[in-house]
Amino acid sequence: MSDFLKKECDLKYFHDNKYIRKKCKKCGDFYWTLEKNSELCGDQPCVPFSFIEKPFGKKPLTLSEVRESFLSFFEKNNHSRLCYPETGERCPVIARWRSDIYLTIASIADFQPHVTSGEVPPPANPLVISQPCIRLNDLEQVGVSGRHLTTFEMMGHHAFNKKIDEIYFKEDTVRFCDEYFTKVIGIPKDKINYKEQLWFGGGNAGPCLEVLAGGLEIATLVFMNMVEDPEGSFEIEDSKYSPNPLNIVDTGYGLERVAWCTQGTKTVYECVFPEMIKWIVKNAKDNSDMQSIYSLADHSKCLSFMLGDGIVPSNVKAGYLARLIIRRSLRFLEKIKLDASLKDIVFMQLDLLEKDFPSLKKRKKQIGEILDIETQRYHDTLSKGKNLVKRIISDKKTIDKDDLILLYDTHGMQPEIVKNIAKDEGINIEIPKNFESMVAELHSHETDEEKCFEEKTNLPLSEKLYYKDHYTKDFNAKVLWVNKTNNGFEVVLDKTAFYPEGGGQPSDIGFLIYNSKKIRVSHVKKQGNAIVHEIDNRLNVGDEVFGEIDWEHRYTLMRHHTGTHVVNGAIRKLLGEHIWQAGSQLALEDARFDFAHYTSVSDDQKKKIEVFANDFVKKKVDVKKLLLDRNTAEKTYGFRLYQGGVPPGNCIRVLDIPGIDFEACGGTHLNNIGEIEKIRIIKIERIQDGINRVIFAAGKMADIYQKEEKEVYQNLVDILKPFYVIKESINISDELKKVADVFSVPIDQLDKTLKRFIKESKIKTRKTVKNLLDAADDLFSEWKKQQKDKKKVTSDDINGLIESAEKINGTNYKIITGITNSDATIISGAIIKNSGFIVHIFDGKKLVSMASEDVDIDLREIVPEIGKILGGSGGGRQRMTQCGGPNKDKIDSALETALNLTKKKLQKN
RNA sequence: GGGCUGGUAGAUCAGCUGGAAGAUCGCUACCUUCGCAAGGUAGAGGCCGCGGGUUCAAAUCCCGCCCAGUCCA
Repeated sequence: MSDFLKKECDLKYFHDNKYIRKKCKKCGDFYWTLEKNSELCGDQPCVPFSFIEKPFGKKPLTLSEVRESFLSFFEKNNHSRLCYPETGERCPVIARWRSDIYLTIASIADFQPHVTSGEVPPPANPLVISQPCIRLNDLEQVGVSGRHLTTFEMMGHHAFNKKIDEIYFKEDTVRFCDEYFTKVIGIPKDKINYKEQLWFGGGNAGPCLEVLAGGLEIATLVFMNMVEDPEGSFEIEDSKYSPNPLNIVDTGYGLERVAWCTQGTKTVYECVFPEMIKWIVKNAKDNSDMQSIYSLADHSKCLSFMLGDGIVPSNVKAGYLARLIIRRSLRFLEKIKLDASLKDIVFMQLDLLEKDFPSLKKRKKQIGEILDIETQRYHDTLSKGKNLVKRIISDKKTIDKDDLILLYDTHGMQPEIVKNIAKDEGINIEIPKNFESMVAELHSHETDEEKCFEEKTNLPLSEKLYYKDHYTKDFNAKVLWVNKTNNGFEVVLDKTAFYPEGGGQPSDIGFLIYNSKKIRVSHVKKQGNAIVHEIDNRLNVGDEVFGEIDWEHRYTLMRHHTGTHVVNGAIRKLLGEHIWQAGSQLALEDARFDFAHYTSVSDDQKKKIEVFANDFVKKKVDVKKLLLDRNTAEKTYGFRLYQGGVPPGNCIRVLDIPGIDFEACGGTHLNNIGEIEKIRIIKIERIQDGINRVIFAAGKMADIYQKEEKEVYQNLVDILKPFYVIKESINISDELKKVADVFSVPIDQLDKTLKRFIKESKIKTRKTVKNLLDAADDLFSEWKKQQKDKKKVTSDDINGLIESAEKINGTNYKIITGITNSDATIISGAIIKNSGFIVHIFDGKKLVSMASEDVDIDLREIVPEIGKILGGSGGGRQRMTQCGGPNKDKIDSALETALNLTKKKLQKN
């Protein structure tokens, strides 16, 4: 391997400039240096930092100054800056254009995977960027090590060479780097070493040079020139690589590190967040804990980017990472006793960042709301957990490691917090050293996701008529390929208007007509890039067919699909720019659309969304269906394009409904949103923390839905008719929902529930009420009254029974057997408050037996026998038993048996 | 996406090895006081989240669903 690096890194530039190649005495790596006598590579831990309080450079530079110096230096050297809508000269910190990572972790990440794979040309070549990145892998080092940050900017100049080095490769990269550091920043040439390393990741590999100054790695110059290849001859960590003609210059300059070595502050934090740290130190009641102060300064910047770029906290995906940082920040806030909210601090960060990153502050309102909600939720969790900890302590007098794991995993209580609460209770607990691995162990049995491999097929491709004109209803085509399956046949045509299932849009159905014979197309799917029609009769290769899609079916789906984009626009208009699609699925009768939002959506908001959506529809806006190359699309629309997911390839279909919504979308759509006719929001539900689902129907389906709803409503009115005269109905769906809330059942169970409540409340009169809701409210309170009445027992009932008591010979005990209309347990309970009673009372449902406290009897010994007579069994406690069974007609015999058995029992004693 | 937990009075929760729905705080009235705090007495307030199953009997056991919380990727 060292031979490989020696060859790869043996640059003319080094020789021309009198660099010599040496081997580090400590780590054994090779490096290029101007210092003849040097023995160490210049990286940590081989050497300590030497720039602290003795900075390099012409003068101390701020972050903005370093950024601008870098961008303009490379711009002067023919590199292009990038510019996107919204974020400007950078990409968002949430990697919207990628499905393999959540956060942008490097400048090259902006161009993966499409550009680095060669599929998409680079947006400019060569180019320069300063990309804010978030890395959470060394989270516990942040604020502690003095150099770790969650959020940093990676400056990069990138060149993408299709044929080895037609733009530039190793020589020029090192020359640019050296010139930038020595001439622009002013680091002495002899203080910079270049260390040879091997780089690999994400299916690529290549040599790299680490640029070291003062013990700090200030840049890494990566030369990606190999690709993973099972046949390759070069092996790194069990993977094989072979040379790749696509040679990519991937450089990463640590903006904060460059600034730091020109300032020479004690830690990188003083250089990166000077104002923030000063403010926190001044305002914290406990300003001795610098690590927490550094962390808070760092985390608040991280949150500014995360939330400013549109992440919504959640228990899943990127949202979880945001919550993780929020929770950590709140803990730091508590630790240093800072009398400010996290919102205040993030708002200060937004102000500080506004000049360089103006887009972040545009979402200030939502960021504030999110932080308020999350702070509140954290405190709720904490106080609930506190009660739980106290309870465990009062139960067990200690907290063992299982409790700690339960408290953390299930209730979100950090072990340190538990320890503090326990300390207040006078209990000392140990946190196991391997706590984290214990939690990890708990999750280790989870099933791994099964990777689904895309079938590789060599099926012929078809011309997609449904894209040529989304309204193509029929067409002539030739059969190219046929396959027999268990249920029928599969065919591929030379061209087709049948849309294959995909992107949340179900497949088309219809017919293929051959020789005036109609062959049903039941489903159409994509197999690789081919479009396969599933049909129920045989066709042969070469057959000429006439295809006819079920237009009713397709048109409904188109209305729902275009409607989805309109609803998306309506939701964003009402709730804010952070609204982001999290999935969608169309169906014939309705469509659903999931979106990220930090609270649940109220009924009021739901109504407004429906109004907004229908206002849009009324505007009859033309729908633009564009086919753009990736770079143009991103430059024009920004990353909001990728709401519905990231499409493959360089050509992107964009659906632009001007002023309402735009999105990359491969579905079939209406030409004008007026064709939707109307949109009815059926419901909006919270399907997950941070994600809501809207279900709606468009056009004719909205009518059908409305009709069905009316039927449900009418059915309920009919059920209530004998008891309630309902005068009016204003908003049927609203009333149905509220009525369902009254009885806390889903709407489709309302009929059954109303019948039950009517039966149980035994209403006798007929009332006139305003609307269905009033009827429901009245019914419910009648029912409640009835329930209460059941429990009320008149003294007459009791006295009557007491009078019928029979004295047991030879004792002072009195026995009662009888039947009541009230609740037997309540009657019996009232009677046995007097001393010396044994009762057996039946109330139509159950036979209750009880004895006063002074009666020495165990009723459990006789109750099964009584129950047996009724065809069942019984049991209970010593002086309180119940029994029953299906044979209610044998109650007299059961009561008699009870009487006799009780007598026998007591007389014997 | 996966795991775990919870849903009982206005609030915090107990009860959950099936057998009369409870505690504490809060609330209302009265007593005590010049008044308040405090104390005393009495009382109101529960579809035990929803639906189904097992059982003579379900808040409790089993199966769905809904809602909330939490951890992990």
